[in-house]
Amino acid sequence: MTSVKDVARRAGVSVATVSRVLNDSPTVTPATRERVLAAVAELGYRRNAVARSLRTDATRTIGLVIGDILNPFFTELARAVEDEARTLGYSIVIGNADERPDRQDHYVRTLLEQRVDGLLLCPTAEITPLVRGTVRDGLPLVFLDRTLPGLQVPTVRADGAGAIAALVRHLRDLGHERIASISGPALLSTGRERTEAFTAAMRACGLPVRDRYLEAGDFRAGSGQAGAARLLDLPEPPDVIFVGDGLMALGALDEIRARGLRIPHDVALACYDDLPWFTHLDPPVTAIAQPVQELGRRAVRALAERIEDRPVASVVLTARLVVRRSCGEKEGSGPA
Amino acid sequence: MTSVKDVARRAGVSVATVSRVLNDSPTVTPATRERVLAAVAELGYRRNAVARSLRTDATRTIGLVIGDILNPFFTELARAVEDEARTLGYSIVIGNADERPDRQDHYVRTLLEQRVDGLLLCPTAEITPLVRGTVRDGLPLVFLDRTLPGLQVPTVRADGAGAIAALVRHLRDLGHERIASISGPALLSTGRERTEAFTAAMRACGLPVRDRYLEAGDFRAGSGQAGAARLLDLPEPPDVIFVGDGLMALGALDEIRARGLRIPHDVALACYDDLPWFTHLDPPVTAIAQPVQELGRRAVRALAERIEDRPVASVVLTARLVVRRSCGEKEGSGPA
DNA sequence: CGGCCTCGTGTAATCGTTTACAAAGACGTG
DNA sequence: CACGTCTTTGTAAACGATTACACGAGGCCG
Repeated sequence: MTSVKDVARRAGVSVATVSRVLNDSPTVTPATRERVLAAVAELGYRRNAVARSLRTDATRTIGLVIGDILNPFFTELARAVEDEARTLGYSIVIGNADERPDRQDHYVRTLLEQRVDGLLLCPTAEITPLVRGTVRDGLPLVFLDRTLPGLQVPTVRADGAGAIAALVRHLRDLGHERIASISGPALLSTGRERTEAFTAAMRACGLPVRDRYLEAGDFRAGSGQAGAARLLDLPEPPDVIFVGDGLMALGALDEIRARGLRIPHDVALACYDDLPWFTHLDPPVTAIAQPVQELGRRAVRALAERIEDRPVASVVLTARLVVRRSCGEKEGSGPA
Repeated sequence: MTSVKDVARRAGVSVATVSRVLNDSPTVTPATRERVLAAVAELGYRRNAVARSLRTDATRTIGLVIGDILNPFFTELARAVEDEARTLGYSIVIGNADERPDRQDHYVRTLLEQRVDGLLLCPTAEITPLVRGTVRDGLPLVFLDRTLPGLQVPTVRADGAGAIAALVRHLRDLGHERIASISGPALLSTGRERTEAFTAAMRACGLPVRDRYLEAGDFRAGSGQAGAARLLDLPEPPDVIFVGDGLMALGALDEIRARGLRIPHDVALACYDDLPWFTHLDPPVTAIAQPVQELGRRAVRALAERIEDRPVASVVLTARLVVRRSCGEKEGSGPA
């Protein structure tokens, strides 16, 4: 691999001058700049970011640790993060925690060793010592989607309480009463908050909150299926199942289909997170849509600010309800 | 940030010894090893991978440049690549080419600067000078899913010709004759090959191949919708639309739905690539499933071999047809 | 014409590792 | 006891960039 030294020799200048050209310092004569650039082109020189990072103590790289890239929410989030990072001149290194704290920590550790300039973390479950230590050491860190209590870390997330309340009102207006939810793990802020918002909304609507209608999944398809199975096995199964994310919705759908039940006639369905194919189901699925792209963009921008040592505040966007037909319709119109 | 120097001081040894402990060299006394590890723990030392890479000329990092992370095929692929890479001790840096050659090149360039140990590339369209140069320079490179003609690069991909032939036979047996396809861009090997396999299969079944039934999309939703629109606007619209990937299928479904057409009564649908939610559509979508996980795993393993300078051969797996009901059914059973 | 600025460039230190080589101590053997 | 061998450790030179500082040349002014 060619280095600045080779380029310098070829151009008949010193390495310092080459470096100056590469970093377009203004203190270099057009003529020499020309010569250096010519040498760069002739040799096919490519700057070594590793050496550069060592010297400048910056990698222009940020780490992104997400719950599960197969979860459409995170896929879209990763995409948005990537896009924004690129425009800001950062590369991203992705870590797939698979919703497991040990794997999250594995990636955080690796990313720290790689000396990423900052870290975007969708924290999995509880606070691990590693995360606590990272915060303490002052690495630029921003929580995304989820948060951890008791840590001073800016968080970019969407608040779904309003949308959930709207959903519950919608369900009540449709005459539903036995409303169950399969939420995320109570250890996750998103799981907890959505459950709380849900029970609060139920009470506000004067609807009963029954413990056995409160299932907890783990944001993966299997748990959605299992949760739906338990609910449907109840002596008095619910009218509606409100599922905590897209992957669990897939599982719940599997179960509903396997039992040959019809939506919304036998059981209605609503989902936190909106997926492109929801409109193609029959009936289309009522969902709560998060501003995913915006979440990703804002998170990267916040992290970039932190990296440049500017103070940044948390960001809370709002999710919104998208009513379709999977919970029934106002007018008692036909099945299709 | 603490460095080996600090650790060495604390443990009362030289930096060489610290390094030896860190790389568990066998030539170090249990007692000193102990002392060094204690110092590491006390100081919370974390090895600087940047410096290490500079010295060892290896980053234990591989680049993955894919067409579009939002495409479920690539999402699953990325996930599989990540998993396998982790078990082999590599991190991956992802680049989202968004099906654009310029963006692909942007990422290839960045990854080269970052000195990735190897590159997994799903090449976008034509051969760019940069890609050609990368091959020439001898960077360990493996093509994934797609290939480029005339370059000596091992490729890991799935062959769908058999499955496509089976699909066409299936369609013929169901009585379909006017079969259209929305394939990928002809510039992409996957686009080209699938089209060729499709026309060959049509001929083999004695079915006519009409040019106006051969649409080309770009593997993104919009083009699926546009292609479907053009096909359905034809004076003699097709019986069946065979879509080249999941994202375009989504677009085609949008168009079909917008026109209020019923599947398979008004137009049948089949898709190259199988998606988890296909089973939940009514009717469920007949699809061709690629062994995505296996593709990802094999690609990483192949690249790892190349990185260690062992010769590797291309890998061709086979896709398989998954018959569901979106093209009609043998027995003329009811609408549901 | 001497002194001082300014401008462009070069020299060399530095970032945090790894590792070739040297060195020093322990120990067995003739 | 002298010597070779083996084991464990240390010294210092890389890796490839950036950058503080020095330096020389040229221009300007008094």
